[in-house]
Amino acid sequence: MALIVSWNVNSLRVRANHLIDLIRKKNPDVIMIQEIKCLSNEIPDSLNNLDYEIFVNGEKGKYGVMTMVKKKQPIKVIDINDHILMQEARILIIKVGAINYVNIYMPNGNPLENTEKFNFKIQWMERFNYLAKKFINNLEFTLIGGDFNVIENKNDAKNFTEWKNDALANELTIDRFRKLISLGYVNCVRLFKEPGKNFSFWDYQRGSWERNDGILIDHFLISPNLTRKLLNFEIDEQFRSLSKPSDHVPLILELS
DNA sequence: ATGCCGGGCGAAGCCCGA
Repeated sequence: MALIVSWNVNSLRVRANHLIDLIRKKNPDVIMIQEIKCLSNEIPDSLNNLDYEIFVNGEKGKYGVMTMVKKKQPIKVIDINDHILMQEARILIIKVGAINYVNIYMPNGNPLENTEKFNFKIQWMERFNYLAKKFINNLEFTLIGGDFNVIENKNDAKNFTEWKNDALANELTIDRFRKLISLGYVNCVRLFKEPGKNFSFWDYQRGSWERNDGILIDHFLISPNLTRKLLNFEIDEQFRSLSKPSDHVPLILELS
């Protein structure tokens, strides 16, 4: 059995202790972290001293993804030859055994009036779909985890109408996400959670957490050939009630 | 409420997030 975590921590250095708590509690095999906001040489020592190989696509101060893999497993870093996908530190693909672990932090794209930012988001999603299609075509075992920055439907927000004019719920954003799904990927939350009941992000402002005014924007997608291995999917909401929490909470996936 | 928090950078105020 394998346990996989995905989590946008909103600064790895600030959230290192929370991440270590999660590791001790769950003992995951693979951990995909987004928004680390630092470079590889700035990873806290407390994380380097654990029994994990650490891979980083980092940037000074913003974005950044990190994947931790339990040691003593065959590991390969997959090259991404795409200047749009690699323009900012938002993607990292590690092959562990036969499975591609695709760690992504999709662009936010706001504000919509800033066409450059929103166009970059859409372009990024299109380039990613091209890559994701290749994995499907090659019949590769693929698990995509991360912050997709899309509110796919009205059940993915407590108050969907409040997001109508946001890049996350824009029709182009939703369309590109659905194109990704239509390649054949299974969105794990849809198999395990009742629509409208679970979120993965609550804003720091306006008491969003206390009012449960959340959105579901973090996901685990798996290729069709992995679905028979799918055992469980959880969203660990309790991490949002800790002191100095991330605004996202961890997703936890179990494969046989 | 068109960033009210929170974080990074760098040392004040701007960028970024969703």
